[in-house]
Amino acid sequence: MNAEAPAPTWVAAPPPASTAPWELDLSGDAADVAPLLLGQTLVRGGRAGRIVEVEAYGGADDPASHAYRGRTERNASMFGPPGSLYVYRSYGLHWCANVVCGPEGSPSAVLVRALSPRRGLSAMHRARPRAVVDTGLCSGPGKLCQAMGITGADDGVDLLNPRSRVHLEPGPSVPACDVLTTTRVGISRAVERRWRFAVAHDPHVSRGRPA
DNA sequence: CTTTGGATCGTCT
DNA sequence: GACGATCCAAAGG
Repeated sequence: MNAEAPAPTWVAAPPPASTAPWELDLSGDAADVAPLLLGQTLVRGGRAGRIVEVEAYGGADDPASHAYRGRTERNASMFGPPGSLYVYRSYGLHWCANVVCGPEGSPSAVLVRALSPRRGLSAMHRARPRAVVDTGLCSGPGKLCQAMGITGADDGVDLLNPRSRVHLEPGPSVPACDVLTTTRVGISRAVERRWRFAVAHDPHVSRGRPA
């Protein structure tokens, strides 16, 4: 649909029947892990999209993080093992999805902010009647959850297990020269940290101030 | 094009 | 009792 990529570089190697994680190390700091998630595919049932925009959130060191003031009922899954899904409700009506990272017990996560829709486009459009064009389907954290059908019921699932209702699928990593680094959106503290990462020129990236 | 305000309610102070 | 890790429509230039 656009001058995207020179074709997938990863050989299709469907994970064995058992739980067979791949070699994506999510145990590092959120700011280091975040750009690595660009290019991976988020899957839920027949719907799937390539991650094109993310934001890193730390723990006690990050005033903008839900985990800044410690563990609560809401952020409990942020304290789980890397690769867990953390879903929370935003502004009382939207759902937002995160990939938990860092070693288990130390809360940090990467908010998935935008997807390039790949499979199940018709189902996404059905779930998001407001979106007239494909670029409006998953161009925002709340939008992509609505399009994918991700809700609080999915909180805590293991994204690295291909049998999970919601999971990650290996994709080609995005070369550093194609990664745009900026400040996070919608927060009021630690505004200066450039912890937002996006695939340059991708039309599915959400709207947000540059910097 | 940019800016503004309403919706809406769980979570934490 | 206040405030959001947002989205959308409507109004203004």
